Amino acid sequence: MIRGRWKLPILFRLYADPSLRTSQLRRDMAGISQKMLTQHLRELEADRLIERTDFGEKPLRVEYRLSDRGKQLLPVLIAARSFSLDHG
Amino acid sequence: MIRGRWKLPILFRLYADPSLRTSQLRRDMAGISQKMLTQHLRELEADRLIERTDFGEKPLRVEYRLSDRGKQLLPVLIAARSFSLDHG
DNA sequence: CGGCATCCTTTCTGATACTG
DNA sequence: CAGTATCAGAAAGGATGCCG
Repeated sequence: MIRGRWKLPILFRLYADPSLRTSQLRRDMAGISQKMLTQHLRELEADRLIERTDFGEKPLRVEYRLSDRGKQLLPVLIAARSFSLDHG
Repeated sequence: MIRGRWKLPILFRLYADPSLRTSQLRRDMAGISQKMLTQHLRELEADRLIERTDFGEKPLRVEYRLSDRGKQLLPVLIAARSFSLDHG
């Protein structure tokens, strides 16, 4: 579920900021391509780790946030990150 | 560090059994190729998550086990596995 | 038995162009 | 702004043959 170059960065980003627009995520993930951002967001959504809200406005406005399930997973990912930070 | 198709299976296997020979690992990882087994073992060793012992016998005998560092990491991986088992 | 080298296939990722 | 489609390259993985 968390396999993919940018999935952890996305999840951690949504953990730090409860709700983010697509463009904001794109800016924050320095180096990510439009394609991978969308693709990973779709997969995370399919795995119900994040939720997507389309406000149906113009100009377009879509926001993403962690789902309850995602929030359950985060502590584990944070522990993993701690390990990788402590060790090289 | 744990990226790679078989790294988690290998680590979990070495967690269940403190010390295993190459051939035993190979048998237990149904489907793994000789190449990936060796490659992943080398990488895990380079990351100091496992340790390798060459007994210098004939016929060849090499065993692998979790390092202290590996044992530190395992609880995190187990938590992750629990999550993936609970949810799909 | 444990491992290396080579070649080939699959999977993943990125660049670019285009849409409502 | 958010997203899709297509293509090309990189990376990961597997099959096979060979060695001490």
